[in-house]
Amino acid sequence: MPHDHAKGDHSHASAGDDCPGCATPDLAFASHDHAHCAADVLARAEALAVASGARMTPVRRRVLEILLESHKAMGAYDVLQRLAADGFGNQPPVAYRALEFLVEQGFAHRIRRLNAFAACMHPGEVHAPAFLICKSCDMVAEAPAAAVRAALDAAAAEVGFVVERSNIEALGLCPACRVGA
Amino acid sequence: MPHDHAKGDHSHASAGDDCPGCATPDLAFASHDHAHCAADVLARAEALAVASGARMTPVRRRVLEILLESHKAMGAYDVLQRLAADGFGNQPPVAYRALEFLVEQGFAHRIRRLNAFAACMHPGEVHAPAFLICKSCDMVAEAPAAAVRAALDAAAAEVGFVVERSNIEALGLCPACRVGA
DNA sequence: TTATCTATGTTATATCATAACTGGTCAACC
DNA sequence: GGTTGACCAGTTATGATATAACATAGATAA
Ligand SMILES: [Zn+2]
Ligand SMILES: [Zn+2]
Ligand SMILES: [Zn+2]
Ligand SMILES: [Zn+2]
Repeated sequence: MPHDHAKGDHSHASAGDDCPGCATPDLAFASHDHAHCAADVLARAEALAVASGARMTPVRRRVLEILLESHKAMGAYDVLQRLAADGFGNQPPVAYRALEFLVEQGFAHRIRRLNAFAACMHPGEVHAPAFLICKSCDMVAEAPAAAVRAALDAAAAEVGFVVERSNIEALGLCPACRVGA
Repeated sequence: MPHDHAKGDHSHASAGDDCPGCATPDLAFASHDHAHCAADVLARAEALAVASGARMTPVRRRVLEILLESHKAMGAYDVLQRLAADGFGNQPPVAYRALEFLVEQGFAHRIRRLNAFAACMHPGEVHAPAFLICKSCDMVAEAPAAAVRAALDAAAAEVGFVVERSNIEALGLCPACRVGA
């Protein structure tokens, strides 16, 4: 069981955090202390927002918290429902705007295959993520995809195309589900 | 000007076609005889359908023809409008079903970033395409992405994830637009 | 303070996609 | 020939996702 330290085991809510388990790419699929995982990412995002001057307002923070509740992607309307229950506005733009902000800041990612959004597990780190979407448990992990992105850039360069943004998404079975079924 | 032979230059509507220019990956972005390009792909798709027993009905054929009119991706409703103008049904399922068929047969691809569909330029060939979407001219090219897919599989395997299907899409500038702007 | 900018909330609408049922065609089978 | 069953296209209706446009409130800054 990797990375199963309890909540109080060690506390690090700063941006300089470097607990080995926290950055493990397969953390999403592995059994782990997700409360810690989420709190850590949230704290890092907050710190980054402060540093960059981006305004982490209550709605925006709440949306990020909601996304961080699990390693699954959520549709905007699901997020909206949660927001409404918390007393925030209950019209689509409320959710879409907060999500847009988070994506712009690099605190969340849009998963186009699912028309959904997931919290970024590596805020602040340069990363061209590939998303691994388990079709069985719906969990989404960010795989380090520098090599993938490099291959894509190369394939594009081959025909003179310059890549600006990319979506790399894979649907399949995560380790846990592969064993189970 | 690569691949600019006129329509009558040489005729090859068979599946065994191997005109060098026809399979060039960057054909979409290069100046080329698109009538030939489209006719060739259509003929190859037809042949494959016959071979596999898939039924290329009038609506389905027409949808493929429509997609083949340019190297851009089209939304289902755009396709539908064209179908209706041709006397086919004008309700969404008509377009969506034909598009679904074409995607299943490998005669078209779904571009998730655009919520749109594009004709496959390499029907019958095994290919895990990466889509290069020019944000300036809206053209979409299929880049050979075996290496990209391999890198993705490797990144996934690293965490024990097995990839079944993938979307690899890049937004950027095509060679022509990069020069212009 | 007053101006200005930004964020949130609201109404309304646009855009994308599918469920469920109806009828038509065609070939296999008796 | 008539019946059956498979498949396709057409329709109605609705669901799901996303944004435009405007109104209000809060923060920032002169
Ligand atoms: Zn976690
Ligand atoms: Zn990320
Ligand atoms: Zn062409
Ligand atoms: Zn293709």
